[in-house]
Amino acid sequence: MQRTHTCGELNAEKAGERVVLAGWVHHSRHHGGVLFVDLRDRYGRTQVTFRPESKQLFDRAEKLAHEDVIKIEGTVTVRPPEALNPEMPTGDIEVIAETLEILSKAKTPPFVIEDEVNASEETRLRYRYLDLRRPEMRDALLLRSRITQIAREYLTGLGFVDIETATLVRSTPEGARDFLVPSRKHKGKFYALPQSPQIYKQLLMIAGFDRYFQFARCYRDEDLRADRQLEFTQIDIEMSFVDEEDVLSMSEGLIARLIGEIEGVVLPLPLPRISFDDAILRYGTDKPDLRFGLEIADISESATQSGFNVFSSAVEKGGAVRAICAPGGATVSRKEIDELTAKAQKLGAKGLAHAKFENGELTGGVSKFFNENEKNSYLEILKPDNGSLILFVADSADICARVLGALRIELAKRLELIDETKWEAHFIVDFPMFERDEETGRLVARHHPFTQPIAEDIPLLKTDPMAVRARAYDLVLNGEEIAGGSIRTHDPETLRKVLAAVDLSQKSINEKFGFLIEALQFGAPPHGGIAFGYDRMVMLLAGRKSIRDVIAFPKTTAAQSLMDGTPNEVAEEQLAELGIKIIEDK
RNA sequence: GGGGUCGUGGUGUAGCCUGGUUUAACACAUCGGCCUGUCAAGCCGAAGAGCGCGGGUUCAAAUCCCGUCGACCCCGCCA
Repeated sequence: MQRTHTCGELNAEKAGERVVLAGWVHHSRHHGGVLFVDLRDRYGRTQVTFRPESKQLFDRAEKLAHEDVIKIEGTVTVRPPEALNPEMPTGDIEVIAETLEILSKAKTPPFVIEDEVNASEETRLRYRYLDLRRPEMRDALLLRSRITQIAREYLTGLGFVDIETATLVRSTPEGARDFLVPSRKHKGKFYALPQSPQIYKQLLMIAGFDRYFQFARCYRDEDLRADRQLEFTQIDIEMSFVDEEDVLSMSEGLIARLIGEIEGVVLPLPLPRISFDDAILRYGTDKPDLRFGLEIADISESATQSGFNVFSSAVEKGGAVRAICAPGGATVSRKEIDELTAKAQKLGAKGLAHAKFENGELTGGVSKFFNENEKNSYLEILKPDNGSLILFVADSADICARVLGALRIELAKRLELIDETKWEAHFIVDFPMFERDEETGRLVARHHPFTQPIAEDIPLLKTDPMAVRARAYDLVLNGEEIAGGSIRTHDPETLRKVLAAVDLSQKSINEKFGFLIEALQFGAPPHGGIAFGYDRMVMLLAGRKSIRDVIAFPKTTAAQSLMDGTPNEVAEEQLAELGIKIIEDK
């Protein structure tokens, strides 16, 4: 080894030892007669001191610049009492340098390697390898590695087998856009990168592996967000001879273990379960953040006789009137209410009604339209505290949910109702099996078509598919969906029925999923599983706002890598070999 | 596909709304000098951008308008 110690491990106990350290020049402080260099590596920082006794050594040390990579040999020395630095783990000592070797000169970096971000994300992404030197970024990746290790230990401890599945797979029409990989040997044909190893893990159950997991890289060619990248990692898990209880208890055990070990917080188990319908009604979303209240209340019934036309007519048309009541919100200004209204309208509401509850009565906003009866009834349902702001949406049930769900989060942020130190996890269960694709009007599987419908709903597949519930579940942590899964259909006939319900002909079923249906006929155990959105989970545990911060080399929201210029054009010969011709945009 | 915020020395920002005394300011980094106990060292000094790119309006554009490119946030999309 070129070094005897890292830059994070020396302390007063090592005083007097001769050591060799190597690392990056973090800072240097020149005092004329004495020169301090903070040497940095991924373990920490150590102060290296150059003294003027050796003129030649000192002269060379003077020329060191930020981020030069050097190796020094020297003696660990306890610092003079007035020079101790209690802020640093190595602050009791310094290494008095005797030799200096410059292993690599560094150009002046485009930004200073400090925790305080003083560069735009654009610049940081352009020089990602420099950004990753920053302790904050380094720690995020170290944490990610630790979480991987804990999850692996947990799962292998429960008898799960780690199996890698193919990443050049068959393209299927369902779901997200596929990334395609052209085949050289079969011109005109393509592999797809997996959106998830879903079918493969089911085949592994049929193969008898019983308990499988994999840290699986998944690829979806869709638009990016703070919590979405083109490629991301799932902890993919599947189990045989299980029902919901087995999968959910394994899952909550994993998340509780992680939060326990990483955050030192005990997550009480079992986790609460909320039905999909209930979540939509009370929180306007299927991934509610329950670190705060602000529950949505349905006041449709009392609004039928409303003196406010907008309310009564919404209910008449088959819609709903719902409200949230924000304690302390009466201080919200006119301008802020206008902003909330704009947000509501962007999400599809025609408007946003409000009122305040002060000194025992509803005042302001639309309250003047309400008759006594409805006022009393609203107060009974909403039970507002003095000084509350009440926001009403009267529209279709869907829009009420979507708008109030968004406003609920917005209000919680504005009124600072979210306790950032809290960890709140729960399951959402009883999902509907299908939903309507709004563009095509087609029925599509909400989770995926391999999900088993609840047994008693199977007869409805033909008659009323929208009423069919699925044996699916999501795990929500602090308002982020971090895992989702289901009990799968292991009976080929039921799978055919589900596929038929999503408008697939027998011919295309055979063509696209024939191999799976065939496999199910060779003795398929009942099975189910779940997949954790690993990047999101790490993001939450690292306290970050974007998964880019926990991925070493992420893409921008325009799906590019600023560092290496991905994606890039390729040579004509490469295309020719693959039988591909580029059609230029007009 | 749509909406929004932003783009000014190497880096981060101010200036832009209300065009012209701005020779484009400040901080960090860089370079030079002083300094033997600092740790975001300090002090003195210097160099460094013509304002993402293209077009337009105007006597005059970093400032106003249009287009375009890029970063970020959101809606759609993400079984």
